[in-house]
Amino acid sequence: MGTPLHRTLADELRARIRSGAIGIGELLPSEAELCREFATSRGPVRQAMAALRDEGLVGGGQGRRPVVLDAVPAQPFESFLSFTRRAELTGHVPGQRLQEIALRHPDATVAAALHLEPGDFAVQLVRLRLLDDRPAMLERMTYIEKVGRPLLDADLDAGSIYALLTEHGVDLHAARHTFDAVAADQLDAELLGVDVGHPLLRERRLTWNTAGEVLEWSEDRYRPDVATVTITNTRGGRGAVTRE
Amino acid sequence: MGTPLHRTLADELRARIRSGAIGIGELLPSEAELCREFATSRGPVRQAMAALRDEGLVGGGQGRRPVVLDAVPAQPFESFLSFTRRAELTGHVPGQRLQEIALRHPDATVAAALHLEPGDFAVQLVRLRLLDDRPAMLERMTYIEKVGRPLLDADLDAGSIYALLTEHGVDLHAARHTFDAVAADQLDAELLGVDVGHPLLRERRLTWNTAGEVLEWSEDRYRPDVATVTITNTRGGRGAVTRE
DNA sequence: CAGTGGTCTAGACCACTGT
DNA sequence: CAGTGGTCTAGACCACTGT
Repeated sequence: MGTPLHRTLADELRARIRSGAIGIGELLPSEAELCREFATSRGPVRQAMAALRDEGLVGGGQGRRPVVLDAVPAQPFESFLSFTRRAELTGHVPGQRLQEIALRHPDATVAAALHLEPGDFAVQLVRLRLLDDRPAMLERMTYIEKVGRPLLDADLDAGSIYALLTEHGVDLHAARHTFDAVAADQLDAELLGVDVGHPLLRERRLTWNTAGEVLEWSEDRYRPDVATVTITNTRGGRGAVTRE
Repeated sequence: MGTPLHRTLADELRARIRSGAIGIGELLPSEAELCREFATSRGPVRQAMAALRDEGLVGGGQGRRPVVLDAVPAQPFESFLSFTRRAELTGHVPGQRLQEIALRHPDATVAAALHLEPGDFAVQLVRLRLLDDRPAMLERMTYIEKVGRPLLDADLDAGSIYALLTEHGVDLHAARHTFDAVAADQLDAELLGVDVGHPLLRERRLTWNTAGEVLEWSEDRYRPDVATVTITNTRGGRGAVTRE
């Protein structure tokens, strides 16, 4: 069927907003006008408008014409998942040093988190992440085999795994992040350049696709004087996340 | 018109998921079945299901029956701000022991965060928060005077400050949360029941109103074996936060 | 008041999933 | 194959907004 009409409509309206053809504070066409302009019924028009409202581009409400609030859509999901992207957004230079990548049977805890059967393989890797050449975070990641396979051949010192997986068509749809604090272990201390026992911010993450299939389990440990996690949330909108 | 049908439907399905009537991993009724059960057309059913998918409660896709992914309800903003609300949502009993409340001139760092003029007063309080009667978090909060005044007369051992302020008509619109790890200081150690130097999860929070006026600065320290912070975000939806 | 978005009905065809 | 969700049409009534 090709591209759905509601997506075409949303793309067209986003383009008008981004190009400034409709400026911030100006009114968008009403739903009825859009129906006439694109010779369609209200369904696709409302679906497109809902997407723009969700992105925070458009405001308004019952009885009121929709107003352009902003020209740049938030990309909260991408920036939440990708260390590389967050660093770039905050003006820092990201870096990484792969410590290890392996295809193996993960231990019982990880296997349970990923809903693996006994005997299933997974791809596990340990990478040190840098900000402006300073050790900032140590990541221990596990991917289910079919997702992680391409990583075995990739140059993981080159860039973002999130970007790499997205290019491979992997559907990363949602993630649950749990934050707490831990004492640095021997490996943490060595690679992050702190004493054993030093407090570290720990983020454990479970990522799954649209169908609810778990794809990734990750444990990241941040050196708190170099990197923190910041979340901005509003009553109406979605959260946006950066790390500095 | 009262409550819209699609909202009633979403609430009903959320209740079935939360109560465990439909467990995690189990299938929800198909859209057609829901139409028959509630004697409605597909519009409201699809709208309700879209809300649940957006909240990350439900997965599935074209051709597949919808699956329950999670039982945690999504009240992102409220649950992000209120320890009390988060505890209730996760089935724990929240508690608190006020240590101190004062009207004073805050130190320079806090004054700067709140955009106070020299000589301005603020209301500061220190409270120990409990989960199921165990020390879980120590909060150090500072409110601008006009917001904090009502707290001086309130029973702060009774419940949620967030709820109390909301009842007073305070417009808590957005917040920025920064997470890192710190070593427990003398007061942390004493009240949370850990050794000095023990790793604690620290959350610093700045809250402002719709007009952009800063209302609150807070620093919370979590005992990591009792309480963690969990954030669930989806590509389409807003984040939802719980603490356990 | 006319115009607007919010909600809902009752259909239809399609691509995708699992058996 | 039957069942499923994704998409779309063409109507309708309502509450709300601004003039």
